[in-house]
Amino acid sequence: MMVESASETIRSTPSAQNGVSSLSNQPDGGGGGGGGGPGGGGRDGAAGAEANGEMSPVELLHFQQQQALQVARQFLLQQATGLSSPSSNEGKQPAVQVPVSVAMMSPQMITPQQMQQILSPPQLQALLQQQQAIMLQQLQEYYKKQQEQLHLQLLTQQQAGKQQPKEPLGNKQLAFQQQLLQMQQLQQQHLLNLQRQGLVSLPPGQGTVPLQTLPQAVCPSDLQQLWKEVTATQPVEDSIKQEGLDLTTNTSNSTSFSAAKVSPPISHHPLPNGQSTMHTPRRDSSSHEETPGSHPLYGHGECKWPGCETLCEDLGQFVKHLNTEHALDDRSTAQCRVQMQVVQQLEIQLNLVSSATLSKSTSDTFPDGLPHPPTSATAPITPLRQGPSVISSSTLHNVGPIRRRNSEKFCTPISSELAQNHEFYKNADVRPPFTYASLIRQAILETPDRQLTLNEIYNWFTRMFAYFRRNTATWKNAVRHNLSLHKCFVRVENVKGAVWTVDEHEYQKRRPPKMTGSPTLVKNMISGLGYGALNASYQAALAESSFPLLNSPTMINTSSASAMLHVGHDDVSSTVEQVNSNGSNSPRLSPQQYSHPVHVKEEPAEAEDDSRPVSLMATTNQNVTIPDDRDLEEELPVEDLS
DNA sequence: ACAAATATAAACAGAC
DNA sequence: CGTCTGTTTATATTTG
Repeated sequence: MMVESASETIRSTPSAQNGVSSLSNQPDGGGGGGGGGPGGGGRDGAAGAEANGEMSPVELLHFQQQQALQVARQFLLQQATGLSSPSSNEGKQPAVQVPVSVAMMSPQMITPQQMQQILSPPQLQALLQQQQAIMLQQLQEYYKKQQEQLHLQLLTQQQAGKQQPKEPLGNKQLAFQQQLLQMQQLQQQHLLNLQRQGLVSLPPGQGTVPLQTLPQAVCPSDLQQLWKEVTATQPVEDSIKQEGLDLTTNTSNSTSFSAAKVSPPISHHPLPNGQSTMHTPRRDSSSHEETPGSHPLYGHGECKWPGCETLCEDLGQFVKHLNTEHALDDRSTAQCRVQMQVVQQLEIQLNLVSSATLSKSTSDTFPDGLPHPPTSATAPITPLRQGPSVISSSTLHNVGPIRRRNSEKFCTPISSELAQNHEFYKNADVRPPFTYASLIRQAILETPDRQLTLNEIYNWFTRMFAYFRRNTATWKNAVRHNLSLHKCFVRVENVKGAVWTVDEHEYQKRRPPKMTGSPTLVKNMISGLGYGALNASYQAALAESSFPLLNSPTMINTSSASAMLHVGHDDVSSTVEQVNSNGSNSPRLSPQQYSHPVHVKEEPAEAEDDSRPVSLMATTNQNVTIPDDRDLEEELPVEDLS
């Protein structure tokens, strides 16, 4: 049958495009191959400069506490930079080097690229986790001491009949939160920059979502006030942020996340390629408003990038420095990622501290009926709402500029990733970082019968991913293509038509063996990094001590956390999804379970909606308004093509 | 450089 | 005849 088309080797790969993959959002329409160069590589350049966001007033105000915290802060910064900026050498900028990072990494550090390449997201995260484990410990110790002192103070003061006890605590917390704020700011800025460069393809409202949560988690009213101050002085990006970042309003609204983008995702896309067009116009207009002479990362004549205290005489110099030193490349992205993690941990830590302190106090007959907004109100009870916080971690690699769909090779298994960000993908017009094959499989496996008709698969796609509500012709074709192409998808005839099933065995087979680097290499790297000391013990400590403490929806993190801990393992096999709740996480053990001739559903018709992935929703707050796919389908004027 | 996996586009065939 | 399903082929990209 068929003549072997010798085309396979004929490929005429144009020299590698170093740039962003055209994949990210290539509008369909286009004729076949030609794709060649997407053309406008469009690096929007200009690392936008925002108006400044000094925190000095507050700093001054809490100077004393600040000093005390300085130690902790220093530590934090070092932690953060130590990890992230091993990227900096590479001989790019010799002179203007980040002192801290240089000092910290120069020794046996590997090159940044290596770091990036060798460490896949989960691994990177694992590293982070390790770091943070340590950090946490130290912080905990530190805070323990602080708390003890506070406690003593409290008692003393109480006995003295004074009603001031909350002062020191409040201030300390505030100061601490300041650190968070700073980091958050940096993250935001960075993300925004990424967005502007098109590296991050987050839909309008979404871009800020992950960040939005951070402040939320730490949202004492004082903080909000503080935040106001900070953001108020940051007009430039404000317009953009405002959309999703209005933490001053719905901070305690547990649905704030979904609320941010409940709006019909499609409406945002007048153009097939809505994303790039989204940001540009705004940027242009706003970038002019930048207050000359100020920048959120520039203050007191030095760069405020975490860990970087390079002195810059003027803004111009600073900007230069910013562009060279903190350019928006993979490195800084990773850095951002790191910071995200750090902040997350800090939040957690903060919450812990808060609640701990609170409970301590409570045992003391409640220090004061305190309005104590800081702790009691939002923090401890609903520390981090699931939505964004979760997203923040996984979204980040999703956000990762160039990387392709991960198809579970490196990142969290699709099921858990999906479980975590279910809401996100559902509403955000972001391309899910999974291959069609894995998505299809997921769709099918989510069904009780483990079988779906083509149309049902379509529906699942549209239901689960906002992204697939557009360009239907394209991805549907792809879905069909994948169904026929991969042996793992088996078509089963039915009276009423045909359904598709998954041959799990084939599916597993299909996946590439292992990471080329081999786990060993990675291990060595990790231990060679100087983080070595912390090992399984830390991971364990982290997993068991840190996370479980937050018995909150956020706990879903655990899944990803555990996934991260796989680092050194033989990834792939361990990555195998714990298919839904029924925990059939041993692929090889019972392949038949799937490959088994699935008993064909008699009535493939209707009711595919009920196949709602319970396990996926488990952690999601239930105000899910599942749009009727069919309606959706029809409502959408198959814009594209034509 | 090469191969494998993946994404996209499209031609085509059969069923309805 | 048009649409939906499936199958195939071709090509581009990314990644190990």
